[in-house]
Amino acid sequence: MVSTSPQKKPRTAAPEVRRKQLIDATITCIARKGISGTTLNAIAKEAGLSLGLANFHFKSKDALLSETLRHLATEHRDMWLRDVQRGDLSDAEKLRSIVSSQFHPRICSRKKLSVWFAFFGEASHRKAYRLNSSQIDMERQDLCAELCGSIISKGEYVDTDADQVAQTLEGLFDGLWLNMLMYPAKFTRDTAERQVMDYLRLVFPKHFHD
Amino acid sequence: MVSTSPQKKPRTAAPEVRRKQLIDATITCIARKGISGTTLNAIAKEAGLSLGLANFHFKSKDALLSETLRHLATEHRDMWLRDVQRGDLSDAEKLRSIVSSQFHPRICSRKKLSVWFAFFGEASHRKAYRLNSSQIDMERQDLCAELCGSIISKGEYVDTDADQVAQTLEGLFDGLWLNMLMYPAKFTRDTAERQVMDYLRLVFPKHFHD
DNA sequence: ATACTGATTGAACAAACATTCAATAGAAAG
DNA sequence: CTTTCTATTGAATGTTTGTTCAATCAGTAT
Repeated sequence: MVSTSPQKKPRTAAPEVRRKQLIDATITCIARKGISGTTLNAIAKEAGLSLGLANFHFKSKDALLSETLRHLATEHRDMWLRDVQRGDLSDAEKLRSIVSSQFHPRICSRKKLSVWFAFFGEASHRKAYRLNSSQIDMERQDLCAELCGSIISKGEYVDTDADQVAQTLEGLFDGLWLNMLMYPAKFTRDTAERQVMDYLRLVFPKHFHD
Repeated sequence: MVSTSPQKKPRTAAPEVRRKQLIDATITCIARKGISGTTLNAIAKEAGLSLGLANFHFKSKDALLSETLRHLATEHRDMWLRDVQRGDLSDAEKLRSIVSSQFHPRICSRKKLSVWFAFFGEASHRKAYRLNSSQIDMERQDLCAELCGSIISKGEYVDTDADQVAQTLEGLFDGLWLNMLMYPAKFTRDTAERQVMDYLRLVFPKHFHD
C-alpha cells in the first residue's frame, strides 16, 4: 500500500469519470436553476472540480448541455429496450413494460423531469436538442404502434387503429410527465402509470384485465 | 379632423397600447430564440420601439415575461369559459367545447406552443411562472371533473371515476401540445382533437357517438 | 531519478446584457 | 403662446459569464 490509500482520492481521474461527474452536476444545476440560470462556474462547483475542466472535457458549454440531454435520452431508452428484447414476454407484457419504464423512479424523478422540460422548452429553436431526443421518441412510438398492431390483429379488435393508439399513448406519456412536474401532489408516478394502464384496458379489454 | 390624420401615426401612445405591443413582440422573440435568447434589445426592435421603453412600461424584464405568460393563460381561459357559461349547452357539449378550445388555431399555433413550453421549462424553479398558469389549469381540470361527474351519474356509467378521466384529459391536452410542437408533421391540431374525442367516445360511448 | 504525457487550475479577457438616467419631444392644459 | 406633464430615446454603466491559456501538478514509463 504505497499510493492506493483508500483515504485520499487521487487528484486526477479518467476523462470518462470526469465527464460523468460534470453531466451529473449539470443535471443537478439545471433542475435547480434552469438552463439559463446554469453557469459553468456553478456546474464546476457542484461537481467539486475547477472551472477550466468543463471546457477541457467538453468542447463548449453547449456541447456539455447537448451531451447531458443525450445521457438522459439514452438512459431512458436502455430501460424500455431491455424488456422489449426479451423473447419470453407477450406483446401486451412488452407494452406494459414500456409504460412501467416511462414512470420508473430512476427515469422520472422530480429532478430529471425538471431537466427534460428545460430541454423541451429550448427544443423548438435548437436543432441539436431536438435531434438527440426525437429519434429515440420516434423509435419508441413506432415500437408501440407495432405492438398495438399485433395485439389488434390477434385480438380481433375492429375499429381500432394501431397508430392512433400509439400516438395517444405518446401524448399521455409526455402530458402526465408535465403534470407530475407541475402538480406533484395530484400527479404521482403511481397514479400516472395507473391512468395509462386504465386507458389500455379500455382499448384492449381482453389483454389488459384486472 | 385636426390631428387624427390616418397616414402618420403619432409618436406617443397610451401605455396599454405599448404594453400590448411589447407583449406581442416578446411572444415572437421567445418563439424564435427561447427565453434565454430573448433580450430586451431584440424585443424593442421587434416591437419597433426603443430599448428604454421596456423598462419604462414594465418594472423589469422579468415582469415583462411574467405578464406575457399571464396574457397567454388569460387568452386561453377566456376561450373555454365563454362556451361553458352558455346555458343552452349540455354537459357533453361543454366538454367538447373545452377540447376544441384547447386546439383552437388562435391558442395553439406553433408560435404560441413554443412560448408555452419555454415557460414550462422554467416553471419548476420560478414560482411566478407556476402561479400564473397553474391556477387556471386547475380551474379547468376541476371544471372537467365536474362535467364528467355529471355525465357519469346521468349516463349510469359504472366503474368510471370522474377525477381520473379529468386527469387523463389534462395529460392528453399537455402531451398532445408537446407532440404538436416537436413533430408538427405527425401531430396536427385536427388529429390531436380527434384523438381526445376518440378517448371520450371510449369512456362515454352513449354521449359522444361519432 | 528523469523525462514525458495528459489532467488540472484559476486568473485574465472580451462579449453580451439588464438597468439607469439625463435629456428631449410632443401632446394637453392653461 | 406658454407651461406642464408624460412618453420616449439611447448612450453609459456595472455585472455576469463563456472561453482561453500559460503555468502547475501527478501519475507512468524509461
